Formats: sequence, C-alpha cells, structure tokens
Amino acid sequence: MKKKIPDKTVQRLSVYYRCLYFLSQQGTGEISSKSLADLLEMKPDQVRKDLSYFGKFGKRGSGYYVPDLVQQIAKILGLEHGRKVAVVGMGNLGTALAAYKGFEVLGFNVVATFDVSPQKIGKKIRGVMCYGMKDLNKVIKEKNIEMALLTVPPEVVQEVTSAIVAAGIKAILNFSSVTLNVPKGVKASDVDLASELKSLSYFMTTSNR
Amino acid sequence: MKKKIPDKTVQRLSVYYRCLYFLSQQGTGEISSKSLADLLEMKPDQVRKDLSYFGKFGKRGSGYYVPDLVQQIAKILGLEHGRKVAVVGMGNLGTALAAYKGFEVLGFNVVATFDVSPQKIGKKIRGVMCYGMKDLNKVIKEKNIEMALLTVPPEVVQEVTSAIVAAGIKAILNFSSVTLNVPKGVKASDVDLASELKSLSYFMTTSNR
DNA sequence: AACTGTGAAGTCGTTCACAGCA
DNA sequence: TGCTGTGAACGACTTCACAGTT
Repeated sequence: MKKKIPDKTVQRLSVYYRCLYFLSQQGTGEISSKSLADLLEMKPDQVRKDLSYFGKFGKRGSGYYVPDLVQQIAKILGLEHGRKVAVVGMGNLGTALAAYKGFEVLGFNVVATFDVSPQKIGKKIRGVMCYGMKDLNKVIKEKNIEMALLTVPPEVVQEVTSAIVAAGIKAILNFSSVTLNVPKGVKASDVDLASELKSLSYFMTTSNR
Repeated sequence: MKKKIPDKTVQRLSVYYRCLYFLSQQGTGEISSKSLADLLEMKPDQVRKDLSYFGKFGKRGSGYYVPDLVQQIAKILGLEHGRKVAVVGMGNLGTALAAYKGFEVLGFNVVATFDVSPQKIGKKIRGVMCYGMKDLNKVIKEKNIEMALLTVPPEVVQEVTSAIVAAGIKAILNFSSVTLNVPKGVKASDVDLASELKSLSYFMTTSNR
C-alpha cells in the first residue's frame, strides 16, 4: 500500500468497478479473480495484482465478496458521494455527454452546462440548466463543481480552461484535439477521437496484432 | 524496419500527423525532432525513435522535411485515399460524430449512418443519409465502407457488431461500455467515457502525479 | 482443495548517449 | 557543428510461480 501505483492499474480499476457494480446488482455474492478475469477477458494474476495495490480485499480459498469490493473501489475512486460535473460547450457532442446515462448511474452528476449561444442560455437542456460563459465562475463556485467535460472549439480551449480552473475545477476531460495546458494540481485527460480512428486505420492496413 | 512496432508508437504517429499536417499548411519546410517534440510536449528521442521504426525520413544536420513526412505518415496510416466510415446508432453521440469536422479533414469520410428509428430512416442527417438496420449489409457492401463508429445501446452491441462484420467492416470504434467480441482480422477499439472520468476522479482524490 | 497476495522473472516501452552523416 | 538513427541501459508493467490462508 506504500508503493507507487501504476496508472494502468487505476484505469483498470474503473473497468473492475463497472463489472462488479453490475454483478452486485445481479445479486452476486462472491467471485474469484479467475471468474472476474474471464468476464473481462484478462488474466487472473492481473486482477489480483491490481487489487493488491490498494489492500487485501479477498478471502483465500473463496474469492472476493462483491458488495464489499464495490464499496472499496468506489471509495478508492472517490465515488462514494456523487461528483458534480459540468459540460462546457453544448454542441452536438456536449449535448450527447450531458444526456449520457452511463455517468449518472456511476456517481457522476451533470449539474450545469455552459455555452455561448443565446438560444441555449437560460434554457434547460436534457433537464440541466445551460448558463452563459460569463457565469462560469459564479456557477462553478456556487454549485461546488469539481469536474468539467470540455467540448468547445479549439480556438477557445485554452481560454476556457483557464477560466474554469480559476473557478475551482480540479479535473478536466478534454474532447478537443488540442493538448491542454493546466497548472499542477489539476488533472486533465484527453479523448482524441480522430487519433483513435487513425490507429485503427493503421492496424487495418497491416496484419500485426 | 523489420522489428515489431510498439502499439504506443502507432498511436503517437496519429499525433505527429495532426501536428505536421497543421505545420505543412502553415508552410513550414523543415523541422527538427527537438522542435516537434517541444510543440507536443514530449522528448526528441521519443520522436526520432518512433519515426525510425518506419524508415529514415530525416536529414542529419537539419531535420525532417515537413511536406514529405506528412505524406509518409499518411501512407503508413493508410490515409492516402479517404477512408469510408459509417456511424451506426444515431442518438446524440452518433449525431455528434457524424457531424464532427475533425474526421473529414484528416481523411475520414462519413458516407452513411444507420438507426432503428423510423423518424430518422430515409432522411439526411447533417448531409448524410440515414438507413435502417435492415439495409446494413447492402449499404456497407455497395459503398465499400471499411470502418464503423458504434454508438448503439449495450443490449444490441454484439448483435449489430456481428452484422457489420459480416457485411465487411474491418475496423470498429466502439463507444458503448461493453467489450466487443470480434473475429480475427477485425480491429476493434473502445472509447470508454465513464472509465476516463473515473480515472480522473481517482487522480483528484490523491496527490500523486 | 481452492484461491489470494506478492516477490521474482520476464517483457515491453522509454531514455540515454554516442557514432555517423550533412 | 547540428541533428539523425540506434544499440544499450533503464524503468514500467505483466506474468510467473509459489507460499500462505481458509
């Protein structure tokens, strides 16, 4: 529990979480690293190693008790209490994200959206109020929003980023294909759709893997 | 050029591509690994190593000639001639993807969309015709579509996947949070938004990195 | 007997450091 | 001299293999 935890392990923790959450809802009691690994198409060793970075959650001889493990992972990931999320930029992608059910069920709540368009400002979009950019600071602070999904045009990405960081946002998921420049203490992660497609294209043209 | 090329290298190739494409449009002639690395916030060594897997593109003493390098990478990534892409599932996310400008400029063309909704079938959405699921096979074969962006509900993901693979799709970008089961020869890649968010959440709660 | 937790070994990817060319 | 291309050293992540627990 004292060693450095690989990034990859943390990413996989999310995958375990979704799977275990599902299993717990199905009423599954215990599960072995082998069964869980099979479900996720990975090796049992990997599952055990990953979990062991955070503690000893399993029972030798039987496996892991699913409801407890879900709780533990939720705690590690900081999901015990719903996290408040803002969507900044309500174009097609932003609207899709604001409506995405996958987030809510897993402890993320979109509590505000932002856009520049006067047609959108002041209206509820998919049940969530849309504010103008000038209210960024006020709303983020008032509602205590910690995370943002950024889907604004590339030209204004950096400007908007500075504004939301100043307002207190601690984590950003960035959907523009521009690399974000954030101060220490703020975590940013990029989702680059075009890059994903290009990797696919490469793998299609070759026969490796 | 005979050795196995790391996956990570291929992924970065996409990043180099976008950057170099931009530079070439700006009229940049030559660039050193150092300058390119600075632009992308990476190390020059990494850039050179990555490129060297595919050949010797640079000139010692001066650097790389941008227009040529762009061409070379486009060729490696299979982007010389536009690739045809279908969007399957025209909910919010699918609609956003179909309209996403970032794809077209880089050699991907969305030439068909598919949905189950009678309100959408037969209409053009963002300039692209929307077909019913029963036409999947016909349209994909007729138009020679090679790649698909999958944004259908989890319940039908596997079923739809089988259908499009049977129709000849060779690469799939999967946006549902379900792991795809594809035959050998087909490359699938998952974009898992909720997982991304959860990793962020973890990094927010700790102070490492 | 079944399964976990974990050092040790192995594999994969990155960084170093320098030889070689323009 | 300036910068590429690349083996070699290093570091990160994965897999192995087994001791330990129920």
